[in-house]
Amino acid sequence: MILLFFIMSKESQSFGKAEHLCGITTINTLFEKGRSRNFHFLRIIYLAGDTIPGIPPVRILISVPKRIFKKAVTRNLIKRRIREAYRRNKSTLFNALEKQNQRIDLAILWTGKEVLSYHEITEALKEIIERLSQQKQQ
RNA sequence: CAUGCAGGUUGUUCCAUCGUUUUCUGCCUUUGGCAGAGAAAGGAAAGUCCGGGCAACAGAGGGCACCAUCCUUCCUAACGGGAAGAUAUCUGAAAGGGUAUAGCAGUGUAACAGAAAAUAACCGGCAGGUCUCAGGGCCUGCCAAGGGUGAAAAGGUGAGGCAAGAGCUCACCGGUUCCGGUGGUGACAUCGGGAGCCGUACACCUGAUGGGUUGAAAGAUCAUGUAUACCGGUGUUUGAGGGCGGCCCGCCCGAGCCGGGGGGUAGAUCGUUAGAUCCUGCAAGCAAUUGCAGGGCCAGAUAAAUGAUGGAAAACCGUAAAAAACCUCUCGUAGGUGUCAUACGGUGACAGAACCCGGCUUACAGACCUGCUUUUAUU
RNA sequence: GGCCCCGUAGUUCAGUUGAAUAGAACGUCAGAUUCCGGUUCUGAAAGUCGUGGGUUUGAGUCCCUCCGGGGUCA
Repeated sequence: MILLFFIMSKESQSFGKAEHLCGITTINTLFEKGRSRNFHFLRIIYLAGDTIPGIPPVRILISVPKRIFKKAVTRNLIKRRIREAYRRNKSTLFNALEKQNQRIDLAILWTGKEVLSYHEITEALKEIIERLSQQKQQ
């Protein structure tokens, strides 16, 4: 049943509730123990581990700070663009992790000062996913 | 047509691809998944400035504080909100718009300037006395008519009166206040009569009305988990502490309480979307609003969904060249005004539910409707 | 989501029962002292009191609106 779920998730671009990172304890452990890395206008924090049955291989959290964008509308817009870019390009990371039999918790934080278009965010996220999957293979 | 002013309505649509949350039905078969059908942010969801619902806790009672409101009548669950008015004042050419308005019994304050900021004598005017070098000086008293000031100066004008003056007296005018009539539900307006009653502003104050406190992280249920080891202070009828806003009296409970230090949990469900509800019609009312009838069910997320990308349509704005029409003259393949269509480019604002309603305030590209104004200019 | 507090020279603060010149310290600048710098002394500049209205003769102070910053809740 789990295997079937994995096969389906390879093809589909869905992004359901199970792939969101929820709960105060898990988020706290991620921020305490995870390793961070900066990209142009993004900052990621990740924590890898072995596969746990029933939990998908990647769980992510997207955060856009209130200090940079005062208005809720712009924060929502950026979060939606990041989520969309991740949803479209996550399959490579999934495949790489399944080969290694590992899973990862990931937080994507926004550090840029301006609102960027969907295409720019997509390029950046592709680069991040590429690097992460290569690192896992090594 | 243009120009403003007031009030109201609205706040893009469609397609493709890939997705999110949730309700119902069916199937697989149960931590769930799949299929089908349906629903999915605003006029301000914002600020949190008021009011209410709802919930918990508290309520023997009394006094004093404290806070809010303040022209009238009405609307409303309620309001500091709204509607229709009243008076005064500022502003605009006008339609209109802004602001203020409970009471004066008492008390206080009014810098600088000015004689004086309120039981006014500095200059000044007058009377009497006295001295004199005959210009006047000094002393005593009376006087608010004139005086650079100031935000504000002791009602205004005229006459009488007086030593000189003064509401000191009278006439008219303005205001205050009392009595009566008329109109109005009322604020008030208006008419008649009386009282010489006559500075302004603010604050305290006085009066009336309202306010128990805390807010959904309220609160309820279930699950998980644990230890008050030790130290200090204070207390058990000589009464600590508590009775979730302050003080005092009073009443009730009554053996722990406070500080340091230490240990555990930090998950889920309900609350949580059917209501002062929405739409349509009719009726009452100047209006805010209310009543009746019929129909509808309309987001419920929780590290927080309601979308992302691409394309098209209509709308608006700008530019371009050409043409119809009109106007002007130095009548020329001249200049200007300019509607519709075309091409290109641009714009689509303000802004994201977090228990729910009623307002207020603030932000906002535009579009539409109704009523009214007209100084100047055109027809 | 709710509830509170604060915005005054470049910086840290006074001034908050309305009265006109908004003050202090540090810093800055100029001069003196020194061969030069520091220390020290003398002097000066620097504020639309967060924004916009209102009350008042007069507002940093009182009232309202908006803007910015901070705190708190179990």
